[in-house]
Amino acid sequence: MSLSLQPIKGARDFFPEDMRVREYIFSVWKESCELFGYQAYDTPILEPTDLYLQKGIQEIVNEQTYSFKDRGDRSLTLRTEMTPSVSRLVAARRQEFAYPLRLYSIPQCWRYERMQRGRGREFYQLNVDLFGDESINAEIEMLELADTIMKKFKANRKMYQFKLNSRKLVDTFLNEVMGLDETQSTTIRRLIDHMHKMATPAFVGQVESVLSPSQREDGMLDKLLEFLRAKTIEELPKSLSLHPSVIGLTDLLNKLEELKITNAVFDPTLIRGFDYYTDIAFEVFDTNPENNRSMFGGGRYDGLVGMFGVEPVPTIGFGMGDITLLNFLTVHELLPKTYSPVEAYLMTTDDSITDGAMQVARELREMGVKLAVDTSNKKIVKKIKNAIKHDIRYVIIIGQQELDQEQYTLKNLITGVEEKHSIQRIVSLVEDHRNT
RNA sequence: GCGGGUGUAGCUCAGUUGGUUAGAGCGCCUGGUUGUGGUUCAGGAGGUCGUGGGUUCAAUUCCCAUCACUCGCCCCA
Repeated sequence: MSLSLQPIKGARDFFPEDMRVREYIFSVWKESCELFGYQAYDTPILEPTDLYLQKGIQEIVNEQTYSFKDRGDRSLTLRTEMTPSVSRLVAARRQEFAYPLRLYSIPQCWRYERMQRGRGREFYQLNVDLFGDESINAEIEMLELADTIMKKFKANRKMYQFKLNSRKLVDTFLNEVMGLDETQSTTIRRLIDHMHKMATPAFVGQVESVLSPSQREDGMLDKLLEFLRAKTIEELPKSLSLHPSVIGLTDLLNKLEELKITNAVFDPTLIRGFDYYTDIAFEVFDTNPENNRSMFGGGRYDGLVGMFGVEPVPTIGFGMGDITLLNFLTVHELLPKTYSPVEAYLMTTDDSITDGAMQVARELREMGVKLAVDTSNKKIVKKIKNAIKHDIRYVIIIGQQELDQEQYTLKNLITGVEEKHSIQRIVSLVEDHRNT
């Protein structure tokens, strides 16, 4: 039996051309984060399984993680997300760090789950977190950064939309207005999270089955439906209008308006799966009908750092996966044509001049030109074709004539222009095309 | 965990209402005379038709099983 040519299910091999796309995405992420003052960090890809069993994180460890015992019989899990790890990082230096603390990372994460569009078992996810700022400025910074990233990917506002909600608002409504107990509100929250995937009668039926007879008689179902139908803050029940979460949301939406982030809306049905969110949660949706789905999101989770036994730190953050982003960029045709990081392909006309050509190659490299050489005895045609296959922009052809004159043939494979130049001149021409 | 789809050359797929040497396009290799591309022309290599079993004189084509891939549901950043 021969070995499989495919990587394990749900994981990807990155060929050079895939790697270039990945590098492009990573570089936009990195640039954007650093532009906002965020610093990179990393943590091990393997974590003690306990980290994901903490309450508040509530990962379904058995079904959605790659967990196993190591040789020391310790239960380990491939990280499924970065939030618990970064929380530990901060807790470890809770006292020493200077706040607000801005951190980002691009970890590879693993989740053992069924395959479907936009979701694999292995993925990279930009994680951005801001620690130690409990003001609304933190929310604004998050959204502005997320928006900047989308802009850098050349997306326009028609292509995506921010949806905002407050976990605190939802909980206040469920507990205080509707009078639900803990169990009821957890179940209802789950239902709300899925209401867009089920028919209204089904949703209504399930909600009713959770409500007690007296709650049903008091018309709580209708109150809930009315709450969920609110398209703006103003449509929320009057009794809530002075609640801090509503004031916060209003503030936030107004600021976004001022910043010309016009594609942000309030959505009381936005929940997000993780239970650790404590207030504002947001999600970014692709507006394209073919790919109309949540692309990424985040929110405020003020409690996680505190789980490591230190004083809690107010935190807000978001995560952005590479697979959904790639879908987005593909559907909207935003992916740029990429070229090899190799800048030039140097070739000889026959092997008698290999030594001389290699000397030229060394000089070019010393001056910083990223150079691949081909001194094989293949025909020139073949060598040029190979350069094209590698998506390399320049070809440098060296024969006896070139060596004698110390003028080397430089051909731009994109424009077709071919001229003879000195080494010095070749270097500067190549440099002109860097970062374009 | 549930349901649908697909598995034929490197890739995308056609095809055989069961019957001798299984097809196309693209890609790949060679050549069109001696230092040049993405055009064109002529040749060529490459497939146990996912795997195992059954029915049959005969199966890649029918039946069963199995595996793999894929999409959706469940779940979820």
